[in-house]
Amino acid sequence: MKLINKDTDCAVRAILYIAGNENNLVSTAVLNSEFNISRQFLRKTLHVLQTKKILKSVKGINGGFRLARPAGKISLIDLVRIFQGEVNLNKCFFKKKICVNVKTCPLRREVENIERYVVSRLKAVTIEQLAKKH
Amino acid sequence: MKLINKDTDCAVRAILYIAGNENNLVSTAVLNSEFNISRQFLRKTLHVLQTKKILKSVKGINGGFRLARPAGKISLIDLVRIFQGEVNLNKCFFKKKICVNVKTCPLRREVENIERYVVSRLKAVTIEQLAKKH
DNA sequence: CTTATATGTTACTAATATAGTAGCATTTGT
DNA sequence: ACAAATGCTACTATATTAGTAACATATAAG
Ligand code: FES
Ligand code: FES
Repeated sequence: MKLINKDTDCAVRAILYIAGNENNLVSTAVLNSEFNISRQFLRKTLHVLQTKKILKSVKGINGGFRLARPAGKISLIDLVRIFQGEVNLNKCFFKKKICVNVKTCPLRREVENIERYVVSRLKAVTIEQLAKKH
Repeated sequence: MKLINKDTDCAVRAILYIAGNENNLVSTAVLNSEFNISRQFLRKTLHVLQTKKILKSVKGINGGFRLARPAGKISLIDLVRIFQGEVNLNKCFFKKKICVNVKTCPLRREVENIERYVVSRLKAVTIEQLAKKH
């Protein structure tokens, strides 16, 4: 069971690096030399981040990426939602109607409690904070 | 992102039903008529529960399953571990060495906090408690 | 003792999610 | 014109989860 998949993981680390180089554009080539992630994988991830307006990109030679908004305004929950979808730990309750009677499902309340906690924690952590702890 | 997969879900509901019929053996046929889960799927799930000593089985006509231990001694974490493996929300840290430097991984502490909470919650909830709330 | 009915066991297929790659188009500084 | 960067999309591969099938074995009932 994973909370963070590789897309999200890759995104966090790339964004942290970019946040630490505010004055320069950061290219996938640089990130590739920095982390042990293939260039293609980085490109895929960063491209998504750009379409989701987490990053801004500049094309052409000397191009690269920079943050589209302050590091304090990017939280883990944003990235998890982009790459892994909405946090629905209680997915089983609804998807394909596994449970006949959702209302009587005994697991439901418990799982929803856990879900609320996870989301609140992921919301609370921003890139800015992670950068400080780094 | 799911916390509970269908095996676990099926197990919880079956065990709850079995716990509510302490005096009788419960067969997959009965559970199948009770829940909207195929007989084959139930068999697979219950068989695992039997090998893991959560249930005891009796073969032959009029056979079926009963709890192998008190409902208060079966918690959600047991079932999650059986069907979904150990809770390692921070799996990404180690599996196939995604991170080059685990020690400097900024996500690690946050995810581990969340993981501890989830495990403690899953440990706290027993079948006995779920049965009461039912 | 035969039979119906239950689980034991294993192997298999199908569907879905995640991970990873490839290739061409477009932009831009030199 | 060219090199080097992203834009974009389609594709393959792998792992996980979901679901099915078939045969072996045990047991109570007639
Ligand atoms: S629907 Fe999954 S536990 Fe009820
Ligand atoms: S290894 Fe996954 S966040 Fe560092």
